Amino acid sequence: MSAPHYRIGDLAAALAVPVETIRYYERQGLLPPPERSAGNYRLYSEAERGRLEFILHCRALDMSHQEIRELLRLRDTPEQGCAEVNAVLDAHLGHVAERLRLLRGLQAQLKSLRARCATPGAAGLAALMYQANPD
Amino acid sequence: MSAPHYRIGDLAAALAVPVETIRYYERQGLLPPPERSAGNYRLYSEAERGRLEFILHCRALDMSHQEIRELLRLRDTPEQGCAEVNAVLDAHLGHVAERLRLLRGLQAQLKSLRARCATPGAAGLAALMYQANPD
DNA sequence: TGAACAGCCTGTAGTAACTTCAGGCTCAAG
DNA sequence: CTTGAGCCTGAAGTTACTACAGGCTGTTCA
Repeated sequence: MSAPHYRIGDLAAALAVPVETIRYYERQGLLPPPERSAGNYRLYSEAERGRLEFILHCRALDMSHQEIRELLRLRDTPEQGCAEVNAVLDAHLGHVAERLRLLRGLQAQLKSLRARCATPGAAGLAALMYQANPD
Repeated sequence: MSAPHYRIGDLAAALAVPVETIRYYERQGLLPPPERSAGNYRLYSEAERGRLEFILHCRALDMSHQEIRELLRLRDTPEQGCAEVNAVLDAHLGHVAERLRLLRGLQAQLKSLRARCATPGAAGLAALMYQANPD
């Protein structure tokens, strides 16, 4: 029961990610260099598939490669408990919350500009031009 | 009452933006090439200051350079009414709303992972590794 | 068997919106 | 007159990819 060997296109299709992205992750050191076939094709097994799936989950959570690298390091040393993982997650939650806060503010500003410009006159751009920046 | 002439550092300080960003906007065509002093220093007047302020307001609203270019074009042709401006703003509001939606989803996922990992055992990473991607 | 064609390979450049750096000129103050 | 801040240009770095260009590999169908 040795692992089956996917080619890069199979893996890409299985996880719905572009082939180029897999090669890119390898160049970035997120994925290790895989085995090669006689014809120099990359060959992947379940271990790599699992690792890529992990990376993709992290990316779906909008984590940076740096954050993912930290989590991968912890994943590679199973004796680690939850504390460090939670530290990374907490930091990331902070980023997301901050970004949400900013975006909500921007949305409110845009809507107010939009409303101002909805009047038949042409005063909209003037409002956009001269409105004070409320940062 | 001819316009006073700022140097790039004065303008940067006045609007709290890095000097390099001003030069970058010029290279990108968002700002026109300004006058130059005998010693080849950039010299700005009120018109450029106003234009830069406008650009910065747009950036504070998280607009792309392309969107700003459209608004600048409309700003340069004052006979234009609100309709086109509103089209740009509406499109931008759409982008912001979509981004907000995604981020809220991510936040919820992160919080659930965080909660799972808060138990004393070391099951947190496993949860992160194997959780289905709910896209 | 052999030609076509999908799929894979490497390496390079492009994307957005800047930031940083290297190496050199200008100008005001002491 | 020398020091130093501020300015100049042009190039490279950042993040996370995406998109070529040019050339192998491997399968399939006539």
